[in-house]
Amino acid sequence: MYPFSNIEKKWKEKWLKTRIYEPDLDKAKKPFYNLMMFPYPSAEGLHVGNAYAFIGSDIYGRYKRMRGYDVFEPIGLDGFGIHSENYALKVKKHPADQAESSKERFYKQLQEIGNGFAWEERLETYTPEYYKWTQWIFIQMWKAGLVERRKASVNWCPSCKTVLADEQVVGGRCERCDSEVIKKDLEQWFFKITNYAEKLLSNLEKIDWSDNIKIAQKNWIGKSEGARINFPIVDSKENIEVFTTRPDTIFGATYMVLAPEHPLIRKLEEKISNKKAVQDYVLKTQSKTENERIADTKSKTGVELEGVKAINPANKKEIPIWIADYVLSSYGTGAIMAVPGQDERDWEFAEKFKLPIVRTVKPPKDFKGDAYLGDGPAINSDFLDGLEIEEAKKKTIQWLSKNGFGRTETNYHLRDWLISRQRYWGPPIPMIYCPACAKASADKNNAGWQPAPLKDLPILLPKLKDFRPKGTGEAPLASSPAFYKVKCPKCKGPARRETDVSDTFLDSAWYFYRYINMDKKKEAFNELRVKKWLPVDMYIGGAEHAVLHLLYSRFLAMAFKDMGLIDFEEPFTALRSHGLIIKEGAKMSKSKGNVVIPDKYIKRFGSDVLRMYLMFIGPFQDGGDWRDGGIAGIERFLTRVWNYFEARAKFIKKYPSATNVSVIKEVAPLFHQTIKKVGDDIEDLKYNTAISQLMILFNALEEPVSGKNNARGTLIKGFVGLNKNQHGEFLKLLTPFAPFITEELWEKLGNPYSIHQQKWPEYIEKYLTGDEISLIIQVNGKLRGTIQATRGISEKEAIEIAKGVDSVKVVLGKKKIKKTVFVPDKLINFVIN
RNA sequence: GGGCAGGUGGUGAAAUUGGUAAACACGCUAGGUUUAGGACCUAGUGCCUUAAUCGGCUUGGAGGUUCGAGUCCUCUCCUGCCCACCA
Repeated sequence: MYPFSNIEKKWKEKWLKTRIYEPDLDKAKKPFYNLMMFPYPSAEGLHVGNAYAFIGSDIYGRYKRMRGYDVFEPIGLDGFGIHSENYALKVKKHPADQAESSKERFYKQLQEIGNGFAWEERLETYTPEYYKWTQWIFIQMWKAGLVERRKASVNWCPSCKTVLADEQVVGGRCERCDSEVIKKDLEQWFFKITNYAEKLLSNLEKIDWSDNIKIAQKNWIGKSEGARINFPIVDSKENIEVFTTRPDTIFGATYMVLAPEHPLIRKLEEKISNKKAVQDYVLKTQSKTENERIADTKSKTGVELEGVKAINPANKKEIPIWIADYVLSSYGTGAIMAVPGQDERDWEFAEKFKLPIVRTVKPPKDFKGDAYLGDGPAINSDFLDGLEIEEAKKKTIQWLSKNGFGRTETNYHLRDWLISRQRYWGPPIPMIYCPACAKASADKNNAGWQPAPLKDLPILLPKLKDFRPKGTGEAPLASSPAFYKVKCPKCKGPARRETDVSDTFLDSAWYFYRYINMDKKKEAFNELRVKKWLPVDMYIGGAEHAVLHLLYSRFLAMAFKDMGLIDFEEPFTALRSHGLIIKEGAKMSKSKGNVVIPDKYIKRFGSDVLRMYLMFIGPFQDGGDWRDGGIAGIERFLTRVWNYFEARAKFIKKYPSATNVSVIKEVAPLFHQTIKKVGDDIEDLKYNTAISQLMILFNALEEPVSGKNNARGTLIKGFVGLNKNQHGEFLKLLTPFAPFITEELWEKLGNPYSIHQQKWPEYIEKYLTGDEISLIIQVNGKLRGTIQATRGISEKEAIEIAKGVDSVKVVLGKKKIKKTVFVPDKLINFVIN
């Protein structure tokens, strides 16, 4: 064990004092924005999962700094939002007070892990200086026409007592508290992210992101191309509009289905003869949670709207209209043409309710299933008969548009971002509602609403005593007249301030613009700074944000670009997701009580050991399994490094003239290979193999002088292998991983402060390979021996030597060699019988 | 049901364009050493067989391509994560 505790304390202080991690934001020559997803400050503090992500990101940043970049690596807290508020509720503290103590704890822990943070630019999203600009952004979005207030069927979490965005409902449950989410019809604020659906999708091809994240976004955006088709209703002016990706199957549409929430149901009320049954069904589905609906997937339910019929425009047949909850009001038009022959769900429904089934695609002879989804020629389809699906689609759409029944349409799974929350701990939405102006307005949506005047920002969040969610659909701020009673900015009449707050994900969708502008009090972000530093060069974070934070940030950037605020569309040039740290095979969770807190490990082993252990577990992008036992290996390694270099430093002091030991042959290639491999591996975030390579090099050079050791922990090591410079180079290669111990040893060797500002070692191509190679000898592809040879040995020579090797001779015997495969400097393979 | 990762020793894991499978560590075994510790040093450690060598087998399973397959192809089984009645 080496005296890590003194060392780490000493350098932490010196780094802060000498500001080596604070680039000049205005004058930096080679800016490199190295960003990591900032944490939600929960009260338990940082756990190893957070530490893992931050350390992995920091290693990359430290490497880039040594590569000559002005690396900016900021940190902050995403402290607004339901997560922090729920915790405050649990411990019965005011969120503002809780935020203060969480902040203290988090920053303290974050200082411990040895990252090169630019502390001077840290930010917390809940400070008025920050959310002033979050509100400002809301208003800019409003002005750009990207904000809408409208009534919709939305996700409601009964436990958090607020609405949630689609992205925050995970498996029908609230992302924060895991309660089952229900649907409610409420008037809410939306950001129109769907305006950018196509760009969000197509830009994915332009950015250097982890594939898993790109694919997740692609699936979430969920583009599907098809047609919108009108089905007229008999004796009515109304139509049923449907969206389908299979217009070619229209001749098989034997009935229609509306979602229970579909507005047509009310419009057709007069004609419906079984009104009571219909009403009952609608009520029943509304009381179901999302999960109950999903659980019922296998048993379809529904009611026919008796007394009304639709007309299939293709064959003019009258077909029944049903309502069923397997059709979702939120996708497409909330209505479908049911084609049981080609859709499994429709098949099931048709079977259950004895509805006619017509196949319109001919299944193969051996097909045994129900609905047939595969390819094949059209049948029972009049003018489409015989056509393959793609052709039939085209022709159908042509026919539909010619006759005024439909057109092509593209649909997206992506919904608008529901941004309002009926909670307390967030930035008040800076909008004002004036009833008088509403009356005068002709708009359907947004009537009477206007933004708060910019000079009033920030709209301060008052420190309410009772901040609990009310559950009435109103936010806690609605019980504070002092807050909501305002004058209309337009007509000066009595008006009401919005009392909902905005979603936490709005706070985090733009924080990286603010880090580089913390000194700018009069603007959210400064044009020149943004030009210099953005987009972010490398962003590292968890994959769980694939469709949340990362999608919202991209959306905001696109909106900013269109507003002329910035000149790029994609905020993160490169993005990598890191893996998850699990504990002995299981996911860490509070309920299992297996959450690993880094503090005690730092105390016992130092943060260099913790850093390296975490990175050594496995590939950074895969995560790994935390086992206490594994730390020992790293602890031993760093202790040996310490002993070796300390002895080395003493030796230099004693024999100053003996410092230029020449490079020993065997180590030279290994040394240069290590420089190459460590650099390449860091670029690829394969920290585990970079570390193992450093161990290999160190093991090779840590040879005792006399060949004998004195049997004690502190061996007098020989200094073979590396010359004076190369000793320092080894420390440089190690320093991104273990910044403290290397800084100390660097100093001990008599080098100038700081190792973190040194140039990364360069390898020399010609030294990468040694002269000696080992040539593999195979017989029929099986290893039968190896020989040492000089690089570049000829085939002829190699064959000769190989044939002479005993173990090869035995196998070859007197058999005839049919063929010889020779791979230069690698292997020779004799093929016999 | 769909998508994405994966499946290699007792454990975490390595393995360029197909070319010595198991690097680097942990653990274990034996020996050494000591100021008896949460230590250190040396040697060994995939499996079977053997006193040891020799030999044989081995990357979830079954086939295939190839001089040669963990790596490529086909089928199949299993695990994890994400999405999910998306028309």
